Amino acid sequence: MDLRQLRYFVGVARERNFTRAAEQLNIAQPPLSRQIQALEDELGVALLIRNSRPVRLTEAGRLFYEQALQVLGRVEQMRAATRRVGLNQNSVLSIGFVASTLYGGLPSLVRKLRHRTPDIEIQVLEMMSVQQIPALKEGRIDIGFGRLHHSDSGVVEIVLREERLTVAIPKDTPLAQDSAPLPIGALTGQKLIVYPKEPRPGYADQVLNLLHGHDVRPAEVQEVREIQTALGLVAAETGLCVIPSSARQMRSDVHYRLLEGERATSPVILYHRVGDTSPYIDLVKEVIREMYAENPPWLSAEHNLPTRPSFAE
Amino acid sequence: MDLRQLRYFVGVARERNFTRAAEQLNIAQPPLSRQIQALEDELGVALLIRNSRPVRLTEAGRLFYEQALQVLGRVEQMRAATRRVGLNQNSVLSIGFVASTLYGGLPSLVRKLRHRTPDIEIQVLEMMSVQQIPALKEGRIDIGFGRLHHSDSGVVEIVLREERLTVAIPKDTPLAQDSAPLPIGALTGQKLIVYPKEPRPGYADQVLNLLHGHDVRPAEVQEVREIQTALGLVAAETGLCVIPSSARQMRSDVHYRLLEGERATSPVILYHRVGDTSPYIDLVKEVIREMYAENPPWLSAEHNLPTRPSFAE
DNA sequence: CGACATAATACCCCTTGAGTATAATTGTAA
DNA sequence: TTACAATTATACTCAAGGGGTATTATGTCG
Repeated sequence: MDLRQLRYFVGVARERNFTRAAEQLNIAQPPLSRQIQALEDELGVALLIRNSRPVRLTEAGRLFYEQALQVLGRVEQMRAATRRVGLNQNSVLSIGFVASTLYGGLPSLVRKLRHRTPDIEIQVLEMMSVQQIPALKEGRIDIGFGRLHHSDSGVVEIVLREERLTVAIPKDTPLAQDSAPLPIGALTGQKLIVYPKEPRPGYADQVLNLLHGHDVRPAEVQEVREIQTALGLVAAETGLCVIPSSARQMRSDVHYRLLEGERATSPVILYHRVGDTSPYIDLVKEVIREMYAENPPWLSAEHNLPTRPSFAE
Repeated sequence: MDLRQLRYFVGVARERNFTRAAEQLNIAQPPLSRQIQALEDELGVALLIRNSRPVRLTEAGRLFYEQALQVLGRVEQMRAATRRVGLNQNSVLSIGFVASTLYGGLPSLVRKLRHRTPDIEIQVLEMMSVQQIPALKEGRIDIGFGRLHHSDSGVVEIVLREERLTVAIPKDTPLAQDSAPLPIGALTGQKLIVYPKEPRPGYADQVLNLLHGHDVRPAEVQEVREIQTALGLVAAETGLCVIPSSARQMRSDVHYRLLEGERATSPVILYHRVGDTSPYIDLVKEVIREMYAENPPWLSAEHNLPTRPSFAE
């Protein structure tokens, strides 16, 4: 498959007519027909219904059309962004983040950064905490927002906040009768669902370690790939799940209770390379400091321990 | 630009070595060098620093590398999804939505649909309300979630809920002293920011019409492209902005007050083609009915009029 | 500085995309 | 139903360009 084939197919799908599409694409009609055939051959799927005038799209073709439009748009953006960066010699700030920070301050941070530094290109990449460390060292990202402590001497970590943990409980079960914080001990003998299954060690192990440290043994532990699935299983009464408090808003058909206990928190951590002299690292810290001073909703005392980033004193 | 060039570049960027990359790509080293040169020529930007061993990426190259990875991944997904749909003869449910529904029930709806119908492919496309009507008629989408009433006889509309409107007010201004609902009349003589600038008519006109209907004349109206910008300007004390209540959570550094008044609401509307016999239309309604019965947080009485979708009685 | 690793260049081949002419198919109107 | 207009597929040819081999140029490290 080839971008040319995508462009050709989009032309035909839009015009619903090979001849006119060929004119717009500045080629003759036969090569256009052949390219579309080649595309269909490669996919092993018919995209167009030709024994009909005007030509119609199959279900697969309809799907392929919308996606092709998106891919072509993406390629255009990529070309433009690369030109901008290359020609103006301005630089790129690449930020890795774990999904859960999307429910906290990340979107707002990125918006503020873009606003404050129109001269640099900001790129955000979703990746798990453990993947962020090698990504930083290889230069694939410059800043990371994750949830795991690490021990790599090449990467600095700064704990931004300690978010309290919450237990998701199926409605209409005994534990869901109360809304008060739940002692960790109450999880003994319960079925537990943890995520993510990969990569390990990850947030799942943080939770399991916390329980182990309190001598709590769940009856059964089921691992799933992502939080959505985990909460789905909770709703289906398959078990309980421990989540960062900010993830409460993801589902409303389960019951939530804060987890009560010494270290029943999950940190949000900023990573960057040691000795990274880029002024943007400081800018990021500066903006974070401002944001924390505004006391945003995701920093509510109810769902966070009263700590502040070390640089925000 | 060509997918092959992207694959080649990704190979080189990953290996940081032309020779090894060429081996992995199953071609000889010289053609690889040439393709990368062609790519750089077309972009007019150097992606690699060659007078260094191992080869390093330029800033532009670093950006291009991450984006190329994403594009290639996207293409792979597209190929797989198209094959699935084409070979299994199963169909595609294509859903258009306005951005604001992302803060309501849309993510949950899509998740539930995917779960309930693993046999169909669900595609979601962000598009403005007015674009959804032609998209429905052309078959580009099957279901739309928008905020505007329309008068096209080929498209059915079902009002799902009437969301109350909220005024975003700069902090530390007189109107921000109180948190009680604000009468529409209070907007007289205020500077107003509306969005989106395009396409018209749109949500901006809904707001302006509402004010006009109450004989309220703002001092000045500034149009911006999207809500993020609008709220940014509010925070910068440029004026006030009327938003659907669910959008409150987007920014915490402005003050919010509900708008009080007869028709101070914005509907969330489900569109579909008249006479669409697909069973999935009914399934969507069924799932929506269930979701509304669960009383999710975005349906709180505070931010919605006490209406229910006509099919959910 | 010299040996080695590695990228660029020169040159050739042949795959493959594009053009022209024409056949086949579909839709429509008499 | 048939004939015609519109439109897509096929056959054949040409040539651009992607890829291979041999060789040169450049950078790295002992």
